[in-house]
Amino acid sequence: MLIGELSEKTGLSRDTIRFYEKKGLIEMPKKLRRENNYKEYPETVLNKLNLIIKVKELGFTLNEIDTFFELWGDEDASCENLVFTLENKVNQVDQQLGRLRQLKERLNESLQKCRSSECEFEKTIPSCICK
Amino acid sequence: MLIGELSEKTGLSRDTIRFYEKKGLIEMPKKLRRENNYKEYPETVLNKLNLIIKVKELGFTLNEIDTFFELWGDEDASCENLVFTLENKVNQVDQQLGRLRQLKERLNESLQKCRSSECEFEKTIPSCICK
DNA sequence: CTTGACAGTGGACTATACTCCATGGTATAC
DNA sequence: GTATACCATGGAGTATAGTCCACTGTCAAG
Repeated sequence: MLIGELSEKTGLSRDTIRFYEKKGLIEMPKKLRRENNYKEYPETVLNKLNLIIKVKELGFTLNEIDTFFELWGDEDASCENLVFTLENKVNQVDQQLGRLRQLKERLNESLQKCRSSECEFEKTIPSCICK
Repeated sequence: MLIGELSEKTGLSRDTIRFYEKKGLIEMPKKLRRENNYKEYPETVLNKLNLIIKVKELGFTLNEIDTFFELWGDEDASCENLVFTLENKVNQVDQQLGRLRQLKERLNESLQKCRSSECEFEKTIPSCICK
C-alpha cells in the first residue's frame, strides 16, 4: 500500500511515518517501489507501526522503542526480554511518581506558609519560597 | 559584581545567566556597565536569580516564571497571587500523578500477561502489548 | 491542457533549557 | 610580548517528536 493508505490505517500522519522511517524505526528496502518510484509499504510495516503506537502509549520514547526492536525484533523473540523491558519502565514510572510526590510536598509546604500569613515580600522576594 | 562572581554565587553558569537575561527573566539597564563595557550586576539580580532557582525547583518552567514575575514582581505584590499560582502548580502535579498512575497500571497489565504465558509473538508482535 | 491530490526528498521550524562556538576586546601575570 | 582567563555579542547545536516548507514528479479528473 501507499503511504496515504498506511497513514489512514494507522492514524499517523504521512510526515510522522516518514519521520519514523528516517529514524530507522521502520525499514523499506529500495526494491519495494512501484514503477513510478512510489513506496509500496508491506503489511509488516503496518503491523510494526501499530506496535509502535501501542508501545508509545506505554510510555516508551522512540529511542527506547528502537532499542526495544533490537532486543526482540528477531525470530527468536521471547517474552523474557519483554518482561525485563516492561519492568524497567515500571521502575522509571515509579521514580517519576516519587519525584512528583516530593514536589507536591514542597509546593504544599510553601502554600501552607503563604496561607498562614507567615509570608512576606522582601524586595519582591516572597519568604514562603526562599526560606 | 561581574558575571563570573554572579555565576559563582548562584551556581548557575555564565551562559545560563546570559540566557536568562536574553529571555527577559533578569534585566540589566544599559547604564549598569563598567568603563570597559563589562556588566555590573546589582544585588537585586542576584536575589532574583536565587528566586528563579527556587521556583524552578518547585517545578515551574521558565515561561511560567516569567509570567510569575509579571503577576507579583511589583511593589504591590501580595501572597494572594502567589497562593493562586502555587495551587495551580499543585493541580498540574496532581494531573501528572494521575497520568503516571494510569500508565503504571497499563504496564502492569501487560506485564501480567507476559508472565502468565499468555504472551506470544505473532510476526515479531507480542500479544501482551497488542491485545 | 489545467488543476488538484498524491508521492518523493531535503531542510527548516517549533517548543524547552541550556551549551558550545566564533570573534573580538580587556586585564593580569610571567 | 605572550599566555591565560575573563568579558561581550550573536549564532549554532543538543535532545525529543514531530510539523511545515520548497521543490519536483506522477496521476486522475474536468
